Amino acid sequence: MAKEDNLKSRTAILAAAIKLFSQQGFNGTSYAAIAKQAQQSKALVQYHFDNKETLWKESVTAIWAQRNQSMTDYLGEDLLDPAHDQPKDHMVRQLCKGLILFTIDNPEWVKILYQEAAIPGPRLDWMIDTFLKQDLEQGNELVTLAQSLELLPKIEPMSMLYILIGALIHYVNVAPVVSRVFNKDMFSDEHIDHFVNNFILLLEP
Amino acid sequence: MAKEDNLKSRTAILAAAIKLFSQQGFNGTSYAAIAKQAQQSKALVQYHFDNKETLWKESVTAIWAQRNQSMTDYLGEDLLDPAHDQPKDHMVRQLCKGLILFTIDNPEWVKILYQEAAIPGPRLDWMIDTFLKQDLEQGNELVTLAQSLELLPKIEPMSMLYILIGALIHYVNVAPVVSRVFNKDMFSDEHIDHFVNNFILLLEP
DNA sequence: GTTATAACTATACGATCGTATAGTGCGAAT
DNA sequence: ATTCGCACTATACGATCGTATAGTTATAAC
Repeated sequence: MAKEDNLKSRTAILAAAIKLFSQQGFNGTSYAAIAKQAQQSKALVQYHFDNKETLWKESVTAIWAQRNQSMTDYLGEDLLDPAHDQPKDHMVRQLCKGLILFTIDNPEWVKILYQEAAIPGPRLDWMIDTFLKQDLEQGNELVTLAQSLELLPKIEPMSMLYILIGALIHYVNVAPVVSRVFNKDMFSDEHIDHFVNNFILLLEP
Repeated sequence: MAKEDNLKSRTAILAAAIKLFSQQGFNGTSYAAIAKQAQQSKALVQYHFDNKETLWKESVTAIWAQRNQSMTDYLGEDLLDPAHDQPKDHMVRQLCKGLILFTIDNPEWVKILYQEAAIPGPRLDWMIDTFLKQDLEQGNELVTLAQSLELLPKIEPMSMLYILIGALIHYVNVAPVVSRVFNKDMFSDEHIDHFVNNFILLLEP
């Protein structure tokens, strides 16, 4: 077996682990389930990641890495660059819609966050120290910047961040439920636009 | 053993099951863990609820029952009764704060919802048919009523509901994280008031 | 005082849990 | 041609999983 095979199977296993850990949590996810999802042998899972905690930590690390890399694709590094000279409401709309689309394509970090935030313990501690602390600070900065550009109302930044992230994430989280209840696809562009348009009505500074 | 003992141990087990299912999900929760949490024997758990799915369903049912009963304590049946003749912003403030305090004291329904909404399957289907469909309709009605009283901005009600519930729930969900990062108690009345005051600035119709 | 019922326990089943370890097969290096 | 290292497999360990079933109490009915 060549080196590529190693990377390939390892990546497949990691992807499976990410999916299951974020959906089912640490205790709810087994080596066997990960192996099955990745279409690999259980022994190979253990070969690559020799215990469950290691695999979990690598999964979370990969989730955040992919998230950070993907974030710029959705928001654009220079989304808030005033040089664009675009209408303000268009920029806010793009920010909100970007966050939703991003969360739809990267649901894992939210799910892992909510999974672990519910259970005090060493895993939550590790996540806070390794990722969440920075996340909060960056979110705070993003909001403050947007406020200084008069894109968002000038309420206290952390409160603004709760509302922004909370509302957008909640839309994505309950979308499967709402879709089934009203027999509509809440993940469709049309419904997302509808929601964002309503949301930004509240956000006019 | 008397009949009270039956009810007592059954209740203790159900309470333990509610806690663990909401924190750790279905697969992540074991009979043994529930028994330990309830300080009862594993066999007694099975005696009262003879399989895991039954226990889960009874747990969810109990969560919703308690939630519905408790809801009025926090919101007040007549919170939105215009006969009160109170200032509007005070009523909105009370609604928002009520929802936060209620969620802090009844975190289980949100956690179960987010747990199961992440995994398509028969459990989610059952929850939707049994509880969530009604919840969405009631939420919609509550928002529409509040809007007709000019307590909330008149954006599309479902969007308003996402924002209201999403923002408030998110505050509660990440409170353990934020508390640790900033070394403050986000569950304190002081910080909740601070957040709610900022939130209602956005909600002025 | 026997019987019936209900609360609860003891124990054990096969399956799966996370983990350990020895071994196989193959390409690359010497 | 042999050795070596690495990707991967086979198998088995004790623990725990969800479940089944038989047994033990204590109370109440007759």
